Amino acid sequence: MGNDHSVEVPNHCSMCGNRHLSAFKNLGDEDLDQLSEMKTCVSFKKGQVIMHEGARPQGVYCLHSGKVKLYKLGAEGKEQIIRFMTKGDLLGYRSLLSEETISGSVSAIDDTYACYIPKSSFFQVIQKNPKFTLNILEKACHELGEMGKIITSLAQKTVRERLAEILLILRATFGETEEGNLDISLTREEIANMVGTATESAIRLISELKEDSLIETKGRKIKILDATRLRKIANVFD
Amino acid sequence: MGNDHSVEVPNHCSMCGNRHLSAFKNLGDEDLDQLSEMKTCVSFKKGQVIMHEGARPQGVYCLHSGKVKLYKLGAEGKEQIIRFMTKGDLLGYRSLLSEETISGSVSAIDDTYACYIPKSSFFQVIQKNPKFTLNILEKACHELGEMGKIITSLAQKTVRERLAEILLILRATFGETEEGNLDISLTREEIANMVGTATESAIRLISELKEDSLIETKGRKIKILDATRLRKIANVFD
DNA sequence: TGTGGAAAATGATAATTATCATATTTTTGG
DNA sequence: CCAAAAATATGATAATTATCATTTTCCACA
Repeated sequence: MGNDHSVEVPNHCSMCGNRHLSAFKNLGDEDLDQLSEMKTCVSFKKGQVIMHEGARPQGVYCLHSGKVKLYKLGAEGKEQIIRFMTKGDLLGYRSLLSEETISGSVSAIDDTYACYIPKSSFFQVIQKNPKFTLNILEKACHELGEMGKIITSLAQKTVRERLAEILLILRATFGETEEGNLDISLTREEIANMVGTATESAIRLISELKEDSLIETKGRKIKILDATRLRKIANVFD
Repeated sequence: MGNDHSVEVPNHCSMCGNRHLSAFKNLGDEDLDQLSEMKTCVSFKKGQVIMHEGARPQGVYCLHSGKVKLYKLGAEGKEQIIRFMTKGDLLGYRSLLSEETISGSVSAIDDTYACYIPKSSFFQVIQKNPKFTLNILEKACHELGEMGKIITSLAQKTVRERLAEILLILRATFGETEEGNLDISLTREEIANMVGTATESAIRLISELKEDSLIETKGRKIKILDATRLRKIANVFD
């Protein structure tokens, strides 16, 4: 087991446990049949680039398992991580629907399985099923709100506040392992690329949080010890 | 003339010169008739708040003329301007579609005329006309891309670079008056609230740009003298 | 058309953050 | 499991940006 894609990703969308998380949640059997016929299962190894900024995708990916990061390259070639995505999330639809090139690259930060749905099938489902379009729209609208929050943080908070905030966001997004560590493994550079700071600054501030016993780290494992105080530092109230 | 709303905003949507700019661009006559019956014309004076962050809107506004800013309040109560909107733009749909509270306040920076479309009519059009939904989705997807760019700028560029960038964006968005000034009047504080910096810092950097003859200012009037060098400072290549 | 209040400009200084250098630890791939 | 490479940690310093104080200018409105 585990060496066959059909184990990792069900062949038929109706069998997919993530369906209710995705934009495909309320499609009828007929639509699901059609989707299942057109989709192909794909896997990406940790570190592999799934989509390239500036390209024109020929389809969308529906993530089945694993974790990916969406990032843009800044002027000096530095990665800015915009968001993470995981099971149930749809990749590439933005570009197809706005008829623009891909606004950011996507790469796997864990081994990742996904279903690839070609452009034509994607648009067929959209045409046939207004509910699907509305699902996507709803997700896009939610994302717009999230990005507004990120913009406000970046513009107004200090690096220290943003770092604390992002540690909390990581926990809310990915949860914890049995040992209590954040269930995502990131390099300090990647953390810096989310926070929007220099890698050294992120490292230094992480060390400070450690000294103050707010967090504990061992290599890339990070454990949040005092979420309350962390929340205070982050200046978040919700 | 000018003292009657019917002069400022046509009574019937089919007569609206901005229709082709908006998400209503390819609606049929029947839909337009229905919309026209349900919409009401509203006007906002400069400075007036149109929507409040955290509220639940009961409809959407389609801007007919004037300019508005969308902003969020940060932890210290400081405004962060997320974007500007002008004729043809739809306000409030994000909240209705994601069933969340409004993610940011909107206020008029010029006298503004708009059509108000109640929630129920909005959803009726959505239900009846998949093309309309797709139009909105397309706009939302475009906006997601723009916000990704903003995030990357805020995270990676210096204040000086961002200021230069925003002056160029303002020109691209609002154009110039006959005298060559940016066709939008903003306080230094508002500029700072876009750039994501302290008001004094924005003022200081504007003064520097003046000294270097990149721009010229007289009160709130700003004229771009050397867009090429400004673009170089902003680190933009597209 | 003068005037009071707001906005803009500017200086001085403090705080934050970036950069560069180097040592140490961790991770990765054979 | 080990060695090389990559990542992390930390110090020293420079650059950027924020903050506070004060003066000058602008502008809305009586």
